[in-house]
Amino acid sequence: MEGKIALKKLLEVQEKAYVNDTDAINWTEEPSIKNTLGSSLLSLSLNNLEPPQNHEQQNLNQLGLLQIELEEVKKENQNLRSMLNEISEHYAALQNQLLLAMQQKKLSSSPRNNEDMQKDSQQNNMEKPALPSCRQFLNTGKINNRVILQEAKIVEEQAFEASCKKARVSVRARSESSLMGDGCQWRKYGQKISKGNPCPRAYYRCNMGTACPVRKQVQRCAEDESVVITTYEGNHNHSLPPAARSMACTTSAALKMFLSGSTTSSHGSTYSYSNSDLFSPLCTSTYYPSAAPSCPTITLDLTQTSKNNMKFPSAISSNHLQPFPLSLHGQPQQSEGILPSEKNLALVDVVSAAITNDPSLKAALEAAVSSIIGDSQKSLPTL
DNA sequence: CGAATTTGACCCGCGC
DNA sequence: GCGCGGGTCAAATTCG
Repeated sequence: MEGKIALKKLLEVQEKAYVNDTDAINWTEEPSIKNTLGSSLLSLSLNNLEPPQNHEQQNLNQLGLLQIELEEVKKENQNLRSMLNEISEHYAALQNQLLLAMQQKKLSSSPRNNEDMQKDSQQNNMEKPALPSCRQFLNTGKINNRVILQEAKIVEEQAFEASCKKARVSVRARSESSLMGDGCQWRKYGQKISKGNPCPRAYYRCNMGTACPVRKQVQRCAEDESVVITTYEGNHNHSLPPAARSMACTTSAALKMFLSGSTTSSHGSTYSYSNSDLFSPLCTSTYYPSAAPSCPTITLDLTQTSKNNMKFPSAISSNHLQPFPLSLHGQPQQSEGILPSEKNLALVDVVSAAITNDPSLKAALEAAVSSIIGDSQKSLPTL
């Protein structure tokens, strides 16, 4: 028992180090671990009725095991950190490409006609030196791109902040428990039986911060009662624990991608957007009719994994527009969908590529796993 | 006894 | 204008 507590403590510290992105902890000098280890070993020896000469041997064995375990956790921690850095870099690069493409698209579809554009370019040519050097050309291109990127980012952030106040993120997951373990403290303030679903819908309010505006609705799916639909609304106005942060990160990223896509391609009650494939193969992003039709809702479907037994996505639907489909290696490519050869890729490659290419998918998986594992194993390290 | 949950009443927006 | 349905409030109840 005490040994378990010691191990739990180790994992907590490891998680803390991982989340805070601090430098590697000197494990042997961590006083809380030392104390817990010491007390657990002492407790083990006190509770044991075997002769004293075996106690030391057992303690040494125990210590050795713990040290080995510690090294493994440490290695895993380092691997995860480097993986996270890599993923973040890929994500930033992809986001830049997407923003650039969006900006270009916006410019090309601006009300100004081609004549004006030609006039402008002629004027620019008159003002500029006739034949700029290659370096000059590259530099101006760089500057223009930077300015475009900054403008696009500002526009996107403003739109995101405005839309976030109303937009919702819905997570569908298979769970025995009606509550997803998302790490936040929620206070139930209502329950209703909605039309078309015999299962009641529960309303929760975030109870962690003072007057935190975040709310969530939890309801079991009418078609499949093993599926829990959790809908989040609003942004937290306080710091979050690691477990909650992963979910918040997921929903925020999903929303951001959704909003950036939906601004260009939403029509009627059906939302089709360019980034649906970012969540595949394990998550689909679909529009489900919600109680408030004016509020855009994105749904992360985490039930596909178990439903399809991790087969290659049926999730990539032809209903979803995919102007910038991602290849499995994270490079944008022009294609009409998934090529047949890609379908033949090994499942492991597909899954690992998807996880590598998309940090939000990683976070979504993390949240889904933690919800499945539940409270009983909260001491496990995060993905 | 305080905190959390339940539950019926009420409010409000939307469609007809 | 009216009814319907989703969302919220707050008193009552339950739980630790």
